[in-house]
Amino acid sequence: MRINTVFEALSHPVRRQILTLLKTGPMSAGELAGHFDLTKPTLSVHFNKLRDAELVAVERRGTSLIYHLNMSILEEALSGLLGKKDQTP
Amino acid sequence: MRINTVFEALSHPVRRQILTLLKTGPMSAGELAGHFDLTKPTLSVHFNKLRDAELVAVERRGTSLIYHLNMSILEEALSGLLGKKDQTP
DNA sequence: TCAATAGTTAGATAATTATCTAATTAGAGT
DNA sequence: ACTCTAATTAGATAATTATCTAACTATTGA
Repeated sequence: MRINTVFEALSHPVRRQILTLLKTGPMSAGELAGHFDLTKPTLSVHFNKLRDAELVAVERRGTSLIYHLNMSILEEALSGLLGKKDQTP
Repeated sequence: MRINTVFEALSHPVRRQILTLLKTGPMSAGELAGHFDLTKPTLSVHFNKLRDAELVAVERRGTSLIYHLNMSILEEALSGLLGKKDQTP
């Protein structure tokens, strides 16, 4: 887990809202994009950053890409910061 | 609590390490700066962002400024993201 | 195989963030 | 008042990040 990548991913409001949306269940890229006033390519970049951080996982179903939330990375990163372990990057 | 400001503050490795250093106890600006290969003005900017986010509090002692960690904001922000409440900015 | 749909990748530009040097403010001691 | 030390603010520049349009890839179904 690259702690730096995780917190960098969490720093953008759109990306945090994507995670919030995914808390209700998996969702396709297009469906997620529909919640924002941004173009699909822009959202695609955000998806990539979340995927790099392993905060989400992707699965293809037909022509759609379904994004799943990966809660555990979130918890790992946060407990790392709160806990005793040194988190120097 | 401005959730956006908090996560923005947490996004930079230097700022996260400042928080980690403060976990061992309060520390002056100069003492903190000694841990990094950056100029004092640069560190000062980082301190400001942490203070804006209320992740640290400052207290003056003589000519020194002593920084204290404010753990509770950290926990608030993180539980906000993990929990049920909508965190739309 | 052609067309339609879903999504991504490439490349350019605008906006934001990090960093430095130089100058300034604030307090303590002489 | 003067000087020293600690730290900040201002202003400029470099580096990074976000966003868009245009073009491309992949899958499905007629």
